[in-house]
Amino acid sequence: MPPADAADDAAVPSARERRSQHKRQAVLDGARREFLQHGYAATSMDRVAAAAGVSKATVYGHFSDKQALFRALTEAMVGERLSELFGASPQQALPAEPAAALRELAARCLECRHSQPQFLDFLRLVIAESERFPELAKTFLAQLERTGVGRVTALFEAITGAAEAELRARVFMGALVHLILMQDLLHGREVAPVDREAYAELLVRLVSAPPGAPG
Amino acid sequence: MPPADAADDAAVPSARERRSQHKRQAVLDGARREFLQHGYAATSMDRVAAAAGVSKATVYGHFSDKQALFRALTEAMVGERLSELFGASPQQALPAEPAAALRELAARCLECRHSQPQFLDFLRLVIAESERFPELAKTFLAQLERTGVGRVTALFEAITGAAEAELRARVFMGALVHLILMQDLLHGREVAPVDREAYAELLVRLVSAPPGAPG
DNA sequence: CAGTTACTATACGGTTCAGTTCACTTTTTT
DNA sequence: AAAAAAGTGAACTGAACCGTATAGTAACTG
Repeated sequence: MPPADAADDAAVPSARERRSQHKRQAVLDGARREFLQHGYAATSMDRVAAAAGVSKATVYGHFSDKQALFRALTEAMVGERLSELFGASPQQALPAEPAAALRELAARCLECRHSQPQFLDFLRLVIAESERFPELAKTFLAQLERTGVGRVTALFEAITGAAEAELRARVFMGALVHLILMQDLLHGREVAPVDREAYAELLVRLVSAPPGAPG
Repeated sequence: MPPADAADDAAVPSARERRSQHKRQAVLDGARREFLQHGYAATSMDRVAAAAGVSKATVYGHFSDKQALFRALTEAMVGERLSELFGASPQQALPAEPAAALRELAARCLECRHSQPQFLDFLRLVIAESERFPELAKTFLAQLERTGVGRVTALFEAITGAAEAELRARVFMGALVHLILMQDLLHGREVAPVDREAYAELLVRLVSAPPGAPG
């Protein structure tokens, strides 16, 4: 094996490489602001460079074109946004008791407009560009399946048994996501405000009902 | 009252006026195709004119600018799309029995990708442009409240009593809209397919449960 | 038929945008 | 100190876009 000649990839960050990566991150940060605010088509590369505090040549030095920048940005964000909302949260774990965990999850989700304001803009971007960038939508959904539906399904298995756990998880998550989508993304609070606590409480109760006969 | 002098608005369509309205409708149809497919920013007025089979001057003769055309188009579509899905459907009314009406409504909603393919593109457009055109989002929601939540609330009042009828209606509609959004708009069928019939059946059962004590 | 109206085709002005080029500076490596 | 890498700023190209204008055509009206 070579000693330390061409192995300049991960071992020693190499002060020059560090600077380069720093600039690259600045570009991504600027792109995030612009893309989240204006969408793909209405975002110009000049404004991305300006928002990043970087020359346009630098932008194109790191990313071949607008699509490549957009893909790199969104791929990185899929993981961040979703794991901060549903994933193994590093700050505070969910309660051990499944029903309490459900309630906590619902509460976190319904106030994501305060705790994760970027998530809403990102969700809008994923939906808006789901035809132009279908692989972004699929990656988003795949990650949502793992970090969201998967975890919640496990909770329902603990509550009502394995039978309909996955479907119940989908109903639960669906009702939550739909509410923040309508209320926070589509300005529904100004049209038909909804009591979020009552909504969450009823949802948890309905979806945790024992698997009795159809009523 | 004047005989038929300046009253050329609705009484006699006035062959010339008919032609003009025909062109206006052609512009709207072309604009619909382009806006639904590419979104607001990525749609050009030249392509709208081409898609409408109309000169660009005609487009600007009927609509002052791009925003006015977009607003006129979307305002018209809010009513069409939603009333065809939830409203007093002229083709076939819902079953009289409330629970059966719920099931029928769920079935219609879950196959809207076949019966109302334009609805999905319209939904994406509303979400995508909810910051640039917030009044479109609000109009959409207001109409959804009337034609959707209102009707379903009445059904739940008949099933479980008036107590939580509105919230139940929101959970019901939310779980439905969320599913078509994820599965049909975000290409979720190719990532994690869901048994729609089982989903609808479980959802109706959960959300129709009697208002017992919390479990 | 003469006048009016709506439309067409085309082109234009001014702006914006994606992406490139180039001369120059700063930082790192050798 | 010399060489190499990365970044800067500004200009530039070619194309697209919005909205307007012009000149001319088809249809309706009195």
